[in-house]
Formats: sequence, C-alpha cells, structure tokens
Amino acid sequence: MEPLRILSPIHKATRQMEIYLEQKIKPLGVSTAEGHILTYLLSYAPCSIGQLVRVFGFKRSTLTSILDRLEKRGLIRRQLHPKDRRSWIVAIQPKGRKIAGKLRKIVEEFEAEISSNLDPGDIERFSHIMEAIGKVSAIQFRKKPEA
Amino acid sequence: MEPLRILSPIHKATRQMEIYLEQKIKPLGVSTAEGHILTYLLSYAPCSIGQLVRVFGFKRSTLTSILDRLEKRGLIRRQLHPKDRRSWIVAIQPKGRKIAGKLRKIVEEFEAEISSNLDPGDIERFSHIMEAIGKVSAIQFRKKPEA
DNA sequence: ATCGTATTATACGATTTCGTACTATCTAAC
DNA sequence: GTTAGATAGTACGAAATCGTATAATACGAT
Repeated sequence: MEPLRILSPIHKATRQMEIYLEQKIKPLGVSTAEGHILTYLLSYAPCSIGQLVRVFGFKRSTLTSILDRLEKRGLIRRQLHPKDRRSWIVAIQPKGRKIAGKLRKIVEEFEAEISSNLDPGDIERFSHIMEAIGKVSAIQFRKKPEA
Repeated sequence: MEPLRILSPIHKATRQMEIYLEQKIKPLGVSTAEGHILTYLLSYAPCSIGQLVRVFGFKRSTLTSILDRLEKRGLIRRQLHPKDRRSWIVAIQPKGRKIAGKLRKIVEEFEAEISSNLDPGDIERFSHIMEAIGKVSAIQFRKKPEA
C-alpha cells in the first residue's frame, strides 16, 4: 500500500512540533492550547470568541472553559462588545501579554531554525500545497451538495 | 509582527483537513482518532501499543482507553506478544479492517484531489520542509543538554 | 544468580473537551 | 413594531484525555 505523501508527513511533523514546543512551553505555566491562544491574542486581540472558535477549531463550549481558566488566572479579560450585546471581546492582560511574548519568541526561534535548513523557493512550494489543502477541504462547505 | 510562514499555514491546513475528514468519517461510526489508528493498523498491524504511542502521540493511558473501546466493539484485538510478556500485540479484526478500508479510500481520494492541484516538484520541496521540522524538533532529544 | 534500572501497560482520580439544551440578542421580513 | 430565524455565548452532564501510581517483565552490570 502506497504511503500518503502529503497527509502522513504533515501528521508526523505536526506531532514532532507539538512534542518539541510542549516541552519548551510547559515551564511558562500554560498548556499548548492556552499558549497558542495567548500568542494569537498578542497579534489579534481584542477579538470575539467566535473568531477564536473559527481559528482554533475548539468547540464553543470548550472555548468558554479555556477562557474561564485564562481569565481566572488574570491572563485575559472579557469585555463588553460595543456593537453586539450577545458577544464578548477578548482582551489580553499585561500578565498574559508577558507570557505570550515569551511564547512568541520560542516559536519564532523554532521557525528560524527550520528556515535555516531550507533552500530558497522551498517555502513558496510549501505554501502552494497548503493552499491546495485549503481549497480541497473547503469543498464541503457548499451549503447544498448537488444531487 | 511578521506572520509565521511555516507554523501558521501548517496549523491552518491541519485544522481544515480535520474538519473535512471528520465530516467524512463520522458516518462510519468512529472518531477521527479511532479512524486514524485503524488505518494505521491496516498497514502496520500487528504492532505494539508502544509503537502506537510513538506514532500518534497519545499518552499511554489514553491509548489504553482507546484500545479498550475499539476492542469492546470488536474492531481490534489484543494478542500476547510472543517475545515480551509485558507487551501486547494489537491486531485488527475483520470488522475493523472493513472500516479501515473505507477510511483509507477517503484519505486517498482526499490526497489525490490535493495532488491534482499541485505542480511537479511541489511535493519534493514540501518533503524538504517536513524533514527540516523533524530535524529541528529532534534537538530536544539529546539526553543531556550541554551546559 | 541478583540487584538496580528501564520498559510496558493498566488503574484510577483529575482535568479537559465535547454535545446538547438554553438564554439573550441581532437581523430581516412583513 | 412584531415575529421568525439566525447567531453568540454559557450551563451542565457525558465522554475523552491526562498524570501519577502501580505491577509485571526485561535487561545490563556485577
């Protein structure tokens, strides 16, 4: 049986990264999921919970729990949404920002290390594949599958 | 802040694939994790539990639970390891093999669809990056970090 | 042979994530 | 304005996952 030349390597690489980063991140006192959300907020806060759901793929109720925990520790804060009273705006707190900064440095160094092993043009081709995955994956989103 | 040109696209693509495949796989009555393990077993069974732990990154105790569930449903079977009495050999059962075959077809079609969007040479470059990730991630495994 | 250490897996309570039901609010149609 | 349906988020019990402790076995050093 021929191996999958795209899916398997991505799976493997993703897991390798997780192991590596988990070990680096644990000393900062956050889980990888929490850390990932914090670094996202560093760039994109304040943003809605729905936005986090779309980016990270956690279920809504899961994100409620994660944000509860982060808020309890003073790393983030829920603010009123000025335009939509159903919604919250998630803001990052100084304490969370500090951790996120360290996390950001960790992933940037990690990525720089990877890049130093690449040839010019590698990333363009890589991007091409990532885009193809997005394109093919999106097919499901057609509201009504044709008969 | 410059975006991460490798990690972010992988994260995004991985999530897109998960959403797509989860939807395709759910009708077969297995979770994505279970399905992933079944398709792995289709190629590599019989194999030890430790091997599954290494490949999938679940904690040992989690894999015990997953295998318990799969075994209870008659999809896999634990057999005695002939050489090591601490260990089990995980075998796939006919019922599991049938599901795994369908899963395999789903991911093969998915990958074929992606491939049809690629240019010649894309995959080689892509593989290069995946290897670089593996190389950099492996640094952690040095037993004693130098002073 | 035996001791000490590493390896393999499970048990079980704790934590995290999930699915579903629910509330509140928004938006569009009338 | 009122109503119907869509959307944002939470509550809460169920399920999955995890961390740690434990038991059994393997293996190398002596």
